[in-house]
Amino acid sequence: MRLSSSSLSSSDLTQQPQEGEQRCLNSELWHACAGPLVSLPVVGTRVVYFPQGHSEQVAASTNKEIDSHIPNYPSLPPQLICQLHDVTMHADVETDEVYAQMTLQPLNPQEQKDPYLPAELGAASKQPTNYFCKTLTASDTSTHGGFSVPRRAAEKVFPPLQPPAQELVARDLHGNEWKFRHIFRGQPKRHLLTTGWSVFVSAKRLVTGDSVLFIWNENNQLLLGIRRANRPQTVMPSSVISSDSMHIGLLAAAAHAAATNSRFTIFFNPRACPSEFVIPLAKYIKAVYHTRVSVGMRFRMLFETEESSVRRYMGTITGISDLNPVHWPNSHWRSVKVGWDESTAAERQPRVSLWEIEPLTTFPMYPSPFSLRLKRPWPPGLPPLYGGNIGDLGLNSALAWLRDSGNLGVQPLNFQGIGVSPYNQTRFDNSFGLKPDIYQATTAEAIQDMRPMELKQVPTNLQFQHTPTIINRPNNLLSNQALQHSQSQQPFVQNSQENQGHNHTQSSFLLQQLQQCQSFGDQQQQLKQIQQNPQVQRQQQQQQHQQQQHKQFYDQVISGIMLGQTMQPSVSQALSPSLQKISSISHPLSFPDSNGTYVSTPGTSSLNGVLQPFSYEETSNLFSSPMTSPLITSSPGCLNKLHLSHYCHQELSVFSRRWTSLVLCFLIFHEILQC
Amino acid sequence: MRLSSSSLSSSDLTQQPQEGEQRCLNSELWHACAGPLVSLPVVGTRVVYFPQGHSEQVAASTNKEIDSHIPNYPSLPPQLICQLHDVTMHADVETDEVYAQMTLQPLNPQEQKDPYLPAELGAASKQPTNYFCKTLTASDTSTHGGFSVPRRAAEKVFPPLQPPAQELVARDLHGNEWKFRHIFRGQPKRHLLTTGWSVFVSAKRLVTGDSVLFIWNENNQLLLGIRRANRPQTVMPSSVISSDSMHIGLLAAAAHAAATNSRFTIFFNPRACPSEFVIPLAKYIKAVYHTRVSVGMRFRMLFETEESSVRRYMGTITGISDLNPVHWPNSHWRSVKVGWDESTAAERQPRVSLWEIEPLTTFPMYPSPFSLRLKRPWPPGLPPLYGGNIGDLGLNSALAWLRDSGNLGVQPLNFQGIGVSPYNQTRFDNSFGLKPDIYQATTAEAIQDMRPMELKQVPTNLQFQHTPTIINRPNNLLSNQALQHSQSQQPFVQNSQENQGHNHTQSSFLLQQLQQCQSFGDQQQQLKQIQQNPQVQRQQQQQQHQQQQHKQFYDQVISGIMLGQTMQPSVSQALSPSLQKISSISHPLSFPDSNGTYVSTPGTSSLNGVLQPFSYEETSNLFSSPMTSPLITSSPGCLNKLHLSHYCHQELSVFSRRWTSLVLCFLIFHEILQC
DNA sequence: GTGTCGGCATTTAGCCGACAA
DNA sequence: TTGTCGGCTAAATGCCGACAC
Repeated sequence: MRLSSSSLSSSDLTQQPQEGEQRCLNSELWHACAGPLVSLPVVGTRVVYFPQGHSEQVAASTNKEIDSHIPNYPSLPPQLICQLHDVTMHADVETDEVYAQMTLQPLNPQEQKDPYLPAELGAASKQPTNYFCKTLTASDTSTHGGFSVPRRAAEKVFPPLQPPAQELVARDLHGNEWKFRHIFRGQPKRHLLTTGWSVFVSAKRLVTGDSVLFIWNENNQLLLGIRRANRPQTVMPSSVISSDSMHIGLLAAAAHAAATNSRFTIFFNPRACPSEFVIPLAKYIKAVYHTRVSVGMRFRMLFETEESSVRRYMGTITGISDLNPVHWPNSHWRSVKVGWDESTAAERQPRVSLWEIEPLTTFPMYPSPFSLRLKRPWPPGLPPLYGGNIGDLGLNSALAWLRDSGNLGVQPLNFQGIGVSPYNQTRFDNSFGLKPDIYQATTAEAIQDMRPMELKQVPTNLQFQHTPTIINRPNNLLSNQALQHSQSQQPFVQNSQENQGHNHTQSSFLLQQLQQCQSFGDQQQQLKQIQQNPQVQRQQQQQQHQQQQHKQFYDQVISGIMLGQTMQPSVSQALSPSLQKISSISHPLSFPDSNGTYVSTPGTSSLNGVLQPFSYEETSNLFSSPMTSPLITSSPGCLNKLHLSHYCHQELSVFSRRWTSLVLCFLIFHEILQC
Repeated sequence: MRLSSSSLSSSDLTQQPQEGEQRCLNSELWHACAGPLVSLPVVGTRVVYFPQGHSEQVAASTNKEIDSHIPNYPSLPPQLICQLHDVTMHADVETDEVYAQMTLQPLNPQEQKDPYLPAELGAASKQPTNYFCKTLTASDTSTHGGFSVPRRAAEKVFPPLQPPAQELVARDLHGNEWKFRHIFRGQPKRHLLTTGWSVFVSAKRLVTGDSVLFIWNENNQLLLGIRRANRPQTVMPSSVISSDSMHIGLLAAAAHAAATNSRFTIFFNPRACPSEFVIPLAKYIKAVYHTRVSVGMRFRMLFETEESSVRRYMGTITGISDLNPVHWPNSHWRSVKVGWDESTAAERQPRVSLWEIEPLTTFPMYPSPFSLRLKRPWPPGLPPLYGGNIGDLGLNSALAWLRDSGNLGVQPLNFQGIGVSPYNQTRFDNSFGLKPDIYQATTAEAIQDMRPMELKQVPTNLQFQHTPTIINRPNNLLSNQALQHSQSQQPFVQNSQENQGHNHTQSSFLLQQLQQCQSFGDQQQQLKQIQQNPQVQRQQQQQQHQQQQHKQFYDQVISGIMLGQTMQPSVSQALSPSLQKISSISHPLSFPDSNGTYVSTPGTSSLNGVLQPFSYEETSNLFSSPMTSPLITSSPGCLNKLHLSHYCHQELSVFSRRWTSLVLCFLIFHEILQC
């Protein structure tokens, strides 16, 4: 991996930059400027290149979406598995904007199957340890004074100050030296950079809101980088070729490289690019083939905060489909449609890729015949929500919504400790003040009110795009304790056989559940026995198509409900009469505001004859007895306690919506069981 | 034609910028900033688009030549005839760099043949009339003072100053207002811009050497533009896609548009682009099909000076061939190889396109048997150099060199009046003080010294690439008077028959001369009679191959001599012994400097056994009597009179070289006649 | 006619602690 | 702990004519 700054120096012109100490030195700085979430793949490893993602970068940089008819490149698949021959880090001479140049070479199928190199499995974070990053205040950028250094930062990163003052020399990405007078003065005393600071500010054209970062590296050198605030848009005017030609250019270049197995060069601009589009092959394989996701699943995703630290946002998978079925069928790029929990989600992409997200459970929240078990009382002496049968996956996942909502109100909002395994945090936390039996009673009541459903019509041209495969991750939502319990108390096979008597579909549901659970050691053997049974295999084959149809259909229904989308009449007619009746209730999508008043959300007003999420009130009205919302009644104290009223108000809105969806899903689950 | 500045304003985002008064207003400014030679084709007309030229713009902007293997686009011809649907003028927000966006649509063959629209024939110059442009001095850009306005410029462009001072308000390309205090003070008095000037300088980041221009338009508005000096290179770092992808992108975009006859968009950046690559169809047709060029022909070409005015540089066509025979066979883009007269030609392209140049004569300077006529005395009573036979084309063209050299010393250097037909300026101007009889005597002496030549060996694989076609331009180098004279005094056919007795080759030379002259009404009939004679036709066919070989060979020899290139021994051996002897004289290429001393030009030192141009002195030594250089002896007064010593020194150098070449060409012409 | 400079007035930059959030 | 401000001094900006090329 080489580093050079985009300049007229001989290093760029001769294609053979001088190698030296500066390489490693500035690699830290580059990564610090690029941000905590940016990681470059390792030279020599295999990567997956997504032309779509590259195109997004162009669109973001030129501020122009593809509008003209882009030619088709039949030889260009939506993702290219490539050998990464070279990565060089660069910084724009004018703006200090960091970017990376990568040389890729598409691999033939044989090379793609080669075993992993050790380097391909490890992905070390390149973020420097001894650094600080401060967003510039008005005082920092004014000509009136210098730069106020946060005390901890100065003590951690700057060499100890010998009074009264010392000179600091810091190098930027291009190797330029900047000198600052460092003094500790004032009443109370504080660290300041005075002489030299304004020269730096004007030279780099820094404004209030931009960030500077200082690194103290292992060689006792001081490095200095900048990270500009997200300006409205850095219009790359190009003035050389049109954005259309750029889009075509990257596609044609990749297509040509793919056709000839020759190298091609791309630029990755981490600050301008919505998502990384060169992904380590190992990461891609793991996300696409070794992680199971499906509609309704909860996930977290990392984002960079304005203070250039990291926080997680949570959301729900609402669909899995091609982003662009015409040009890029069967692409994994942004194949996951998501809904974000917070209403500030407008800034965030409505679609993500599998490798970007971190599923909260490896099991999909999916209708399961075992949801019926909810009618039975919770086994005593065990954590209530985990004490049920392991087959109650759908319910567990569904209830995880509520639990996560509560967690958001209790835990600090900014995620702390990136390295902590997220799976440890999904364990049930009862501290948020809800009594599990309230859930129990409510859901039980809800289900008792359900009527059988006749499935009339199901779309037939649907297929699953993601073949479920084995989950090889040791950590899981379920603790070992709960796992052992479920194994001993509720053997799967019995249950399966019970249900097979009623309906073939249910037995195949069982098989699917077992496949999901086969990573749990003991059950793998049982599964194999079942699979080796010729009769079971035949059944499996015969009914697989029908299952998938049902599954896909309900995926769509549920995701539509959760997103507040309108439901087509043709879909609505496929529901049972009772669901049809419910879905025909027309109303505005309304949320309680912080005063408890229901406010209508613009743009989601009622449409006759379509199914939309119910307001909290309406949801209550669906049931015979008035419904009590445990979270709403118990939340005010929580809100006050945490001083997070605005945030929690948003959470309440989400909760209301989620609650509505949850009830509706239960209705559907119940009907599935009845048919 | 629309105008908008690249900004985040809605005009750019909505693709539908507001139309208004500003359009026309800033169109002037745009053209002033773009430079006097830049003209945009008219919307609605047909144009020719050259992907190669577009690629050159990318290469110049990214500072990277195409290095990787670019895929072939068989469907993309080297030039696309397109309908120009839209032209919008833009200016980079950051740098004020002007560029134009054009929407093109390739035309089908039928549309290409449609008759011209009136708009396609006129090409109005858009340069504003009331403007001035000044290159900034150190004082102008320093913070110590303001801007010193040249007096004439201030009086022409600024509103009359009401003492003691006034405020000027000028708008730039983006519509921003800039206010300056305009004062007339100092001893002696001068116009100055004081308050407000330094703000402008720092905002636009102007440095010494950049230019500012003020326009006073018809609406009594003051416009203000900048033209930056040619920085070492404005590295367009891209950081979004690689330059390779850009190259591929423009090719693929054009190929796709050509294949589907759909629109595509290009950017034209006049300050970064080596040559315009969207040419009005009429201009292209005229240059390619209605103008005759061949090797040895002299031409002029316009260039922009550093003071942003225009001057002509002169050169000689030294070859006509494909710039890139592999990727772009049969392309007219830079198909003309040229040698520039001045030693500063390193900056200028060694290849130009037909529509960029202005041939000094529509006849090629080519060896002709009629050069023998030089031995006869000039016909009395007519302009001496034009009084000879019309067949003396080679000599006429050759002497035109000297005439043009003289003209450059006499005429103002800055070309004035772009719209004036250049052909009117090529008429002989005897005012530069040379006596024609000096030429007469000298050349006669030179030719008397010649000996017969035996042609030994001639390359056989050469062909002419440009079929000569009829010249349909009424103006010509020869005045009607001279033309009539030559027709009456010296009928061609007689001469032709005389020479045919000696050598078949000469008769075919005659035929060729006649073909060149067939546009001269009366002779066309004679020509047809000859061509219809079966015997002549047979001779013509049999000897065509040999003719072409000879022609091509001498083309190469002459162009090599004129360019000062080294001659391969194999070529040298094909010459006659006398020419071999001359060519074996080894010497440094030396030019007289302004003091009359001969200075050696670096990089052109002598090589044994190769033919190089002779110094002025050596040229004299070739002849029995000492030679007198009329231009050098007469030039000092001319130089002082015009205060153009540096420029004229260069011209003198060129003259010396040209003179040498001329004498050598005469030697060769003579030998051709003898063999 | 105009580029550069010395002289001088004015503005700005920039260092300091006070003070409050 | 740190962002902003008033006070103060140093440095620059910037207007002027002188002078020379």
